[in-house]
Amino acid sequence: MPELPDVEVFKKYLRKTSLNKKIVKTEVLANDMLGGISETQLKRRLKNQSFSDTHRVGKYLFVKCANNWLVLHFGMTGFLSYHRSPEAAPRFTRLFVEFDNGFRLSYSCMRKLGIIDLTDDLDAYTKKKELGKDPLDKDFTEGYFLNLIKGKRGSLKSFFMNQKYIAGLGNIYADEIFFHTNLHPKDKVEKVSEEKWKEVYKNMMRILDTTIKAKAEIEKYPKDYLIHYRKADETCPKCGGRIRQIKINSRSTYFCESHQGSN
DNA sequence: AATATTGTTCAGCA
DNA sequence: GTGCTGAACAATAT
Repeated sequence: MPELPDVEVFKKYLRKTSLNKKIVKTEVLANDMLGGISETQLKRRLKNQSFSDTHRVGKYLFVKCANNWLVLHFGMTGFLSYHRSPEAAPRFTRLFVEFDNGFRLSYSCMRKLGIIDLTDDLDAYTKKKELGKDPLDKDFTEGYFLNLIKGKRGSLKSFFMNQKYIAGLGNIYADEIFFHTNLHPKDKVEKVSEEKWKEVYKNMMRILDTTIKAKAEIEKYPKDYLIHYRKADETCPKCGGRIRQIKINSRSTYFCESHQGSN
């Protein structure tokens, strides 16, 4: 479920398993997932190098390799696996690198909606992708957030889903924020009070912190999280109201019709 | 068999 | 220029 917390967990996993090991082999198993880079270029840049650092902006994971960054985006179904035998590779592995200890780091992505790419300029890359600031960036302060909202219009949901404003939130976590802040996802950005925005900021930060600490494992999330109730006609764990499903920007959106207002 | 699915991008329209 | 909608991408699960 690769939104910000998931990718943050992938990043930590990669750091723990795959840094500073010599890469002896690279295979791309889905050429159509490559961004601007060719398969031969990618292989050449990784060969005999090792991963030395990681960075994450929103849902993008960057892995430093000599003077380049391997770029991984996970689409809706991507994840990483570090494993010993080739047989242990996940289904739908689209890329793997093999280290000199015989282990492999595999990138699996069932629906091939992710991206495999390479860049030598991280800032230029995020700029080209029009990524806004990541909420875990130290500069993403309450003041920065309040300023970001100024002049914006449209529904809360659209605003939070737009990666050029806030990088990393997606369908699931946007809904979760509204659920805990008692806001209707269709409420207009320009109609929310400053007090309420401060509450949104605090909830956003708390939800990201909580879910990352839970290693983005949904079963470990608090019982009163909406994510456990993403089905129409469920009962709200906070107030006993009814969970409703609607479409916003053609994405399924869940909310409690009683404590999140009726818009 | 029809419908749904965590993301991104783009065309068309208001 | 801004914002909304639906479609497309691909491969499953229910």
